[in-house]
Amino acid sequence: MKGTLTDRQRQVLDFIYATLEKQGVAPSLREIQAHFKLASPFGVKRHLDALTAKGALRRLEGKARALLPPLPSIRRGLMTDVPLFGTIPAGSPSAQEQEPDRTLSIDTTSLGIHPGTTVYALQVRGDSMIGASILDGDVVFLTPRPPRPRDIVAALIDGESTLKRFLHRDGLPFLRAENPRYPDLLPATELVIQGVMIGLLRRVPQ
Amino acid sequence: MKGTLTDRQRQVLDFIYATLEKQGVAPSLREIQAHFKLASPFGVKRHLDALTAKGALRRLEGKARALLPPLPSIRRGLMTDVPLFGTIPAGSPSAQEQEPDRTLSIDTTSLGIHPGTTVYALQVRGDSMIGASILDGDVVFLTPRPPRPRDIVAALIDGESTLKRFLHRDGLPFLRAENPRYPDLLPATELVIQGVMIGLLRRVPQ
DNA sequence: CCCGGACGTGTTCATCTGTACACCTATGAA
DNA sequence: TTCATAGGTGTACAGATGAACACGTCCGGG
Repeated sequence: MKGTLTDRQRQVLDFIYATLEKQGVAPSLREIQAHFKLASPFGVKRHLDALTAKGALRRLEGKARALLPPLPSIRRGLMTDVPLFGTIPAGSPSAQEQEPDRTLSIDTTSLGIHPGTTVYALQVRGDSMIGASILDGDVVFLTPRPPRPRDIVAALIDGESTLKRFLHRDGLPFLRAENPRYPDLLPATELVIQGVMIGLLRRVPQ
Repeated sequence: MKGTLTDRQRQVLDFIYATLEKQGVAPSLREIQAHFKLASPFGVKRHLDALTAKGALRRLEGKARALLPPLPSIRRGLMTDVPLFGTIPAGSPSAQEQEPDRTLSIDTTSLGIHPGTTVYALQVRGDSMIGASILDGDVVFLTPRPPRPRDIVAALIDGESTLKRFLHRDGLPFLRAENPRYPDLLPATELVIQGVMIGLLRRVPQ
């Protein structure tokens, strides 16, 4: 089988990629050996041979530390790097952070934006937008632009940040949660829209 | 000076990054030596020493091919390319296509997978999974692996493809929509799981 | 003129690293 | 039982690789 790795093979593969991500260089056979407390580098070699045969890994023969992901065959579109800021409560509002936790990369076509568009991402906490199919833990993509009614926005309302639907009533803007258990938010002093939601990314825990 | 590289040093640095991009692994001293037609690896070493001293390069001492960009400011993670196939009905099942419509690129960390993992994407049609916060038009990421109970799966049931939750009853697997208006699906002849959902991407129409 | 920095040559050495072989254990299918 | 597969041990070897030293050239500044 091509796609079916054994438990041990998956552990080895995970370690290789973890090392690649963490220190930028693939581990040598003996580093893998040490990590799994094996007594011989040969055991490692056979795992690598198996992984290569199954197409889960690519090697540059004879070269040191030349363990790579298998060849991406398709041409990649234009990419954008989206800074992911901490969490934004979809429940009650809270203060906004400044430093991105990490960066997320995705091609512009899939996000439905033009290259150069400013995009940032926030992770949702709480269930107040569940009626819009936005769950706790989801990452929402936002772009700073003036909101239109019914847009979902990240708003700074009275100094606190929150994710809600942007609506008008009697000519006045207000924010509504997509969950009947949360009340409408009427800005007491000011309503600053930080961004309009343009997309969403969800990871299902494995 | 820290930031001012000599011509030669810049050439070496460019070659290192070019090699990194092209084959995924940094060159060894002797590969650099060969590229510049030098007669000794020692000349290369002094260039690397100079580059390191000037902060233009980072090395993991003693390790082979451990030439890295200086402490990454916004280092893009490892990318994966996901083929996006046509639509999959979350309502009634339909036949499965073969050719990908387009390819979607995203970094592996954000998807929560390791590079090399087989992933494909399908676009959802219908509202039968709305209880799992999956909407019409959403793109779901799937990986082929044996499903566990309560996984959301793309299944080939009696020759038709559909997205449903995978469950067991009396030891027998069956599929359930996350929408009370749809009945459970009990496989008449065979139940082939094409993939398990690992993530979701939504584009909000602008 | 002398000096230091950048750059290059030949050579040697100690590790690092991948590869190979012979042999062992456990498990599951035929 | 036999066989294949996955996984492991211990040892050995060869080539890849980084590091080091002594000795050059060229060039610009004091």
